[in-house]
Amino acid sequence: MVAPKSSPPRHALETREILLEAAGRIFARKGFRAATVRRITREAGVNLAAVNYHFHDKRELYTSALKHAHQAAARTAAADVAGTPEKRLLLFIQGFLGYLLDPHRPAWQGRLIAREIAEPTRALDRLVEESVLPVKKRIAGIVRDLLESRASEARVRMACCSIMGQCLFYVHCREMISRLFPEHRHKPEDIDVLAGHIFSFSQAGLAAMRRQSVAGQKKSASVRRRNTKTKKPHE
Amino acid sequence: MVAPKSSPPRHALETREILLEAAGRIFARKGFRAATVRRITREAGVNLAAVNYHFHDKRELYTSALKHAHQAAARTAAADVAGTPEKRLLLFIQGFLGYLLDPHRPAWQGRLIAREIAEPTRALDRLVEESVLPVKKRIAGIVRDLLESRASEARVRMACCSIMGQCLFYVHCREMISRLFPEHRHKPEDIDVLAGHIFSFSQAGLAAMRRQSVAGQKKSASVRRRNTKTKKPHE
DNA sequence: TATGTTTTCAAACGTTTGTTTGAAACAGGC
DNA sequence: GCCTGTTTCAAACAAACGTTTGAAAACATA
Repeated sequence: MVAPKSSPPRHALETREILLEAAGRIFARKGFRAATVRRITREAGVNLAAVNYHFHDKRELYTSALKHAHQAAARTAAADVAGTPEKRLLLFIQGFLGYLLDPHRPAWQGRLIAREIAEPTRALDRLVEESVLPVKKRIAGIVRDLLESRASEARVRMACCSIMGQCLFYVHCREMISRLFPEHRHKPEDIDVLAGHIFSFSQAGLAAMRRQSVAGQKKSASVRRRNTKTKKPHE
Repeated sequence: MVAPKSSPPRHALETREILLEAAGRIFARKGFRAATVRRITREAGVNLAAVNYHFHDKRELYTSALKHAHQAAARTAAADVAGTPEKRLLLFIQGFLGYLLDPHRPAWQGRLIAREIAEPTRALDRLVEESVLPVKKRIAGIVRDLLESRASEARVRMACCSIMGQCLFYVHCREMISRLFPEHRHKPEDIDVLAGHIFSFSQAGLAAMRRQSVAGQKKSASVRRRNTKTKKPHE
């Protein structure tokens, strides 16, 4: 019942981290509800009561594992803010996809986060605020640069969703993909091919939006007045 | 224990369908594990044991609700195979997005299917075979037409994933989207705007792939011989 | 009305769940 | 050695779960 107070000995730290690792792995595979603390502790090789000693309860074990995962993931995802917008877009997609799919890293980290996004618990708010919001700001900045600031916030939003949606599809729908396309595999070299595809696909999509935006401005300057609405800075 | 044999009276049919409706709603909201039969029967206004009378157990209630949902959804999704590929792509995206998001239909149907895709149970195989595979064949045909048969199967697959990924993003990540973009709403008219965006974005992406394919063929005709591999009919 | 079948119902069943408990094992300072 | 605080452990707890049961109710066909 008593929480660890001062500097805990080495053993305590070990079981705590072993528990976090196993918990993340199993929560990612089964979800919060279907994962049992008995299964987690058995797989971690620690006693059942360790969950309630090191964390208060199952819920806090989950939120800790989630935090652990997205901190570890954030550490690897470097944010390159230099270079042309095209280069930054490619780097973003490569990093985002790798962070979600790269089997070199513990695969459960990206899956755990993706699962929390698809099936939110109370922990989603903190996850969004600490981890997703910076990513969104980064991709929104790149998109804004590529659209040359001509587009409304709504169009920037839709473009961001198109890019992130293409990446997250491979995580959320992985089981369906393996049934629809049995030949599809998630090898590291395939991730690069995938990132290259999503990059050029999105680059072309953004270029089309830019052209549309220019054409729309020309048209609306004389005829419509609704476009002034789409230009609101924070719509 | 005895299953209903001959034509069941009116009341029986009613409770069965009421149960299916409530089950679909709650399974879609909570997932298979977190949804309890007590909650479902309470919300349906029927007795607890009705689940085991009309369906054998919770699992079959789930698979029945899933089947019920994607049959109802498939009925509304008409397959237009006429017109130009561009027209068919727009119709596909509008239909797919509406089928997933349109709040005029019971919203839980699309969500239940999306959830099963993201977090599969044993029922996924039948769902894929009966419901997703036809959709995949349809979009793959459209993509093939738009790429003018120049691209390998791997490129067709990636293009399909890009299009479906953009659509499914709004279902799987709806909770995150509402936190990232508080101004985003799912009104019926917004779905049309969204479909229009995904259409032109994808159209441009496909056009770029077509150009790449042409450029790649020119280059590879003299240098590489690996492209003959990517042309296999069923790779 | 009488009879056989189908459907509902309250109650209980056996598991599994997350959580708690109190004692044992371990560590470091004296 | 002893003492103090920390960590582990086997065992048990209460609550919630899916499922079963046997009788009552509703219904259909005579």
